[in-house]
Order: sequence, then C-alpha cells, then structure tokens
Amino acid sequence: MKKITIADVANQATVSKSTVSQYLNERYDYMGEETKARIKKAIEDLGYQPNIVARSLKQKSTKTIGVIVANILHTFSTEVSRSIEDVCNEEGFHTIVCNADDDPVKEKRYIEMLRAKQVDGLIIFPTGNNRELYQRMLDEKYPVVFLDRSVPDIPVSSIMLENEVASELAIDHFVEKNHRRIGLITTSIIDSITPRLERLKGYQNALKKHGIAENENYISSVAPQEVQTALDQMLGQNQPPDAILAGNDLVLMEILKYVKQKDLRIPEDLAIIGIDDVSFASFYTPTITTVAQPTFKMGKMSAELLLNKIKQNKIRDDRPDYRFKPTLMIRESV
Amino acid sequence: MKKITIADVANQATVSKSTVSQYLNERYDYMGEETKARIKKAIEDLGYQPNIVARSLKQKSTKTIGVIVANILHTFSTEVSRSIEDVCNEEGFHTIVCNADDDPVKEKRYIEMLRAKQVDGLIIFPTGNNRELYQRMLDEKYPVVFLDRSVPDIPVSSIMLENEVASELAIDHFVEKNHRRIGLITTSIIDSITPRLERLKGYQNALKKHGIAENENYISSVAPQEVQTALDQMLGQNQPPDAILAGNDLVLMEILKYVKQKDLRIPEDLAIIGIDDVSFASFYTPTITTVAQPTFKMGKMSAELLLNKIKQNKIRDDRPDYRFKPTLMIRESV
DNA sequence: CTGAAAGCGCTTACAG
DNA sequence: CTGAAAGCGCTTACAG
Repeated sequence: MKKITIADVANQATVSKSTVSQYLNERYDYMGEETKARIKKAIEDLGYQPNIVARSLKQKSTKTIGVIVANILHTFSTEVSRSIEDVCNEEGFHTIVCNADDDPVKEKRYIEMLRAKQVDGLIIFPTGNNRELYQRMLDEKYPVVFLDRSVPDIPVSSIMLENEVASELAIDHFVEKNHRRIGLITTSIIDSITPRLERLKGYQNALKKHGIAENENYISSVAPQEVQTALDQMLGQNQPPDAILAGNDLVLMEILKYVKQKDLRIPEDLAIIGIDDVSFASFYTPTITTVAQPTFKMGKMSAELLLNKIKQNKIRDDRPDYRFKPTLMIRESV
Repeated sequence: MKKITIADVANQATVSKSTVSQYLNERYDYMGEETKARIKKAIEDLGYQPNIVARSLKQKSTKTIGVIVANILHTFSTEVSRSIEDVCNEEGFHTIVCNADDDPVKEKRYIEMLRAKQVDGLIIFPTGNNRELYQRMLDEKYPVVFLDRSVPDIPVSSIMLENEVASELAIDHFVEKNHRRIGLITTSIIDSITPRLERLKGYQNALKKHGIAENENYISSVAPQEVQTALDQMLGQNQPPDAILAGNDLVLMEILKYVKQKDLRIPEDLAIIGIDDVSFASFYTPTITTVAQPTFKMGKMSAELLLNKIKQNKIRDDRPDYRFKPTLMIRESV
C-alpha cells in the first residue's frame, strides 16, 4: 500500500508541492479560489493525510509533550495526567505518559528517550535523584515543569499542594474531635520527597500548635507493602495512637485493610483521615474523611505553564512554584 | 542552544556521517576499533543524542503505538493500558494512550491524528461506530488490534473476556445462595457494545439454566449518572429483585452509593456482585464479591499481538478473537 | 574498512 | 498568485 504524499496531491491537482503545503498550512493569502478548490478535491480524492513526522523534522516541533509520573499507582498521578491531556488536546498537543516507578534510573531513561523523540517539553514528578540531568535541561533552556515535588537548588517551578496545610487541616480536625494521640504514616522510598517532608512538617507544627508533644513512635515512613507491620508496631505500643493520618491513598488503603482484618471500629478504635480523596470515600462504611487535592486544577496549571514556556520560548520562571490549597472533606471516619 | 547533529559528531571524530550512523546502529561488521573509539568519544564529548524524528522519517517506523480506550474512567482501561505499556517498553516501543470518551467522533479524530503521527499500529477499544474507518485500515493493511469489543463483519481479532461466562459465574453464585430474583444493570450509551450484549446474554442463559423466568423489569441499561433512578424504579416494584449484578465497576460504585444512602444491608436486603474487581472489594464492609477480568494478561496479549503484526507485517489474523476467562472472587456481598 | 550521494515527506524563504 | 530549490537529520545502497 503506497502512502500518498504531498507530491501525489500536487500532481493530481497540477500545482507544485509548495502550493499544496501553503494550502495545508492555511496560508492562502493570495491563493486563487480555483487552485484552492483543485487542491481540496485532490486531497479528498486521494484520502491524503499529511505525514506529521516529516513536518516535525522540518519545523522542529512535534506538538507532543512528555509526562513522567513518579508512580502511576497513585490516583493523584492518574487524575493529574488526565487533566494535563485535556488541556494539551485543546491546544493540539499530544501527550506521552511514562511511569518512573519511583526509580531514578527509569526516570533518566524516559527523559532521554522522550527528548530523543523531540517532545517539545516535559512535565516531571521528579524523583529528585537526577540533579545533573535536570540542570542540563535548564542549561539548554529546554521547557520543563515539575509537579508534586520540587528539587532543591534546581530553579524549575513546580506545581504543588500546600502540603503543610493539608496535614494541618487533618490534625485540627482530629483535635477538634478530641483526639490527641495522632499518628502519621507516609510511604516514600526516597527520603527527600517534598510532599513527605512537608506533610511531616505540617503534622509536627500542628501538634505543637495544639500543645501536643511529638512522639516519634507515632510516625512511620515505609513502603506500602510494609504498612501492615508498621501498624502492628505502632498500635501494639503501650499508649497507641487513636488516630492516624494516612499520607496518601495507598497508605489509606493499607490501613483500611488492616482495620478490617483486625476487626477494629472506625472511628471508635481508630480515627482515620487520608490525604487524597479516594473514589470510595463517600460510600465506604463509615465514610472516610479525606484531604482532597485539587488534582484537576493542578494538572491544568502545569500543562498551561509548560505550553506557555514552549510557545513563548521563555524558560526562566517568574516564581519558584505554584501552590494549591487542599480541602478537608469531612465525613465519618473521625 | 544549537542542537548537536550527526554531522557534528562526524566532524569531531573526523569520519563521515555514514560511518557515525553505522556505529549508532551497531553495524560494526568491518569497522576499525580505532574508528569506533573515536566516534564513541566524540559522542560523549558532545553529549550527542540521535534525533528519532529524523530516523523515523527515513525508516518509516516510529517505534510508537497508539492505544484508544473507549472510556478511561473504567479501571479496566487503566489496568489494561498499563500492561500494554509494560510489554511495549520491553520491546522498545512507546505508547500514546487516548481516551475516546465513548464518542465515535473523538475516536475518529484520534485514529486520524495517531496515524498522521505515523504510529506503527493501533490498539482500539472500538466504539463500533466508525466502520468505514476500521475497514479502510484493514484494506491498507495497517496493523490494528481490537480490545474488549469486536465489531461485526470487521475481521480484526479482538482480545475479549468470556463475557457470557462472567455473568454465568455470578448468577450461579447468586442461585447457590438462594437468590432467584436477580437484576442486571449495565451502562452503555451505545447499544451494540460486545460486553454489554454478551453479559446480558450470559445472564439470560444462566437464568434459563436455573429455570428462572426472565423479568424485563429486572434489567436496566443506563448511563452511570442514571443508575440511581434506575435503582429507584427497579427496587420500587412490587416484587423487587433481591440481588443485582453490576455490569462494570462504575455501576457497582453507583449501586453502593445508593445502598449507603438508603441504608440497605448487603447482602440481607440486596445481594451484589460486580464485574471488574475494584480496588476496595477486599476491605469494603461487607467485602464485595466480584468477577475479575485478567486485565494484565489481556493487555499483554493485545500488545504482543499488535507487535507481531507490526514486525511480521502479517496483518490477517489466524483467528477471530482471543477470549480470556473471568474469575469469581467470592467474598461477602452475596 | 569508509565516504559521497540520494532520499524519507515535509516547509520556507525567495524569485518571478 | 505559484514554483524551483534548499534543507530538516537521519539511513542506506553503492562504490571504491
């Protein structure tokens, strides 16, 4: 099956390739109506579709961006990338989403592959462990936006939640409901991840604000598959916490599994708040109080920011990052 | 920031572009060790990355496939595309996932855009309403694989669940637990969708098998946002069903919302089985009996099938479709 | 063992 | 108002 090219269209319409190209790019400033009609007909007759690869090579723009999420298992990642795709679509951009799987090596490979594919820009949930690479992109003035996390000393603006506020909202609510022994469980293989650090900090500050002493046995940061053991430890203590803040959706689900298995009552035996508004929160029994991230807005903002950088070729950011406010969804688990 | 090209590398290494290209493509059959070393060094010194767009234009292969899912909101779609990506990755292919949103117009636009981008093949969850387009791809011997659904008279092989069996497993289990008034709710704007038809058929056959008369008031097919009203109607009847099979995950969630709101007991007031094994099934109260699809295997199979078609340039399928067995996950909701 | 040349399918100054 | 020519960055027969 021979592919139809612009040359075939030109022949068919008895004009030159240039003219067809002008037509395709809607530059018909001076193009004769009759010529236009002939080209239109030829394109339809032949079922011609322009080859975007060829166009990209010439124009040095693929109208495609890459998104590298740290870990696609979080609903946050899925929702944000969906919203990025929506914005891009409206602007005629395509999106290639890659999952770094919390692995800096994979992240590096994806960044390199996507750049080799000439994507026009990159939205990255940075693992944080490819500093040289990030810096190189900056030096080359390559359009990049960070999401969910920032990287110290890498001046790329990042779209982030007000993580400290997220924890604070949760702690305030716990305290209001007379809980004072409040635990925190986060998952993060990599220590220096912004949300983990900030949510921990927000938790600590909020406790202090309420005059509650911090207890290091109430704080745990482990991989998702280890949450069960962490809970065994934390709840097996003499004075166990009677409330736990789950640092993200995966932790929350692990906690719920644990609660189910041990036949604990929520909130009587254990009060729970999860950061990330999971799909089943509103119809779980009891309904689950969560701190929701504005995932849609955050995705939209990051896409717009990147597309602006791409179009205006203005790479430096006017501000370090963009923060979004979380919302406490009060339900029955506290 | 001037991009480094193969010409720069050639200069730096004082060889020709051809030789660099040979090196890049690992055709060093007769290449001198010393030449190799010089090229290697030049590439490193310059930080050269080949431009894949240029390569694609010449080689007429982008090493990218497109996936068009009918509706990304189903976990099934997400899980399957993740597994497709895994397979593709191993084979050095990239994946662009698009969401047709159950809209044939969007589906058409995506198919055309992706083909214009020269993706090497397409995995489609067909809406079913672009028959001409499907047929044209077949005529042009363009590599396509269908997933989740098949399209009558379009001989493209499709990776599908044994949908009738899925319903049958559920009905058998209901009956075993002494339910005989069994309802079915599916969502499908478009009527002729394979899974909907087959799940309905499986439901009907299974009822017959158990000597239960079919009651059309027990069957409903509506959009997700109308499930609530459908339930009001169905359960408001004189002899309402005491068990409902949810045709997919979204329906299940709507049913659970309804049950929660009306304060019904599961399974005493209403027994429930959902097709699609939702994330919270194992720790919901009660735990939810589901019919699980082997999403991972199905994604893998479809990717392998497509990559084979692409590589072997063998477009015709030896068999019409590939069916996968569902698994009943017995829990407490029946 | 390596290089010169043509070509993939477009776009874009420029000439007329 | 339209066309000839160059060029985007590669790869690939072919010649030597």
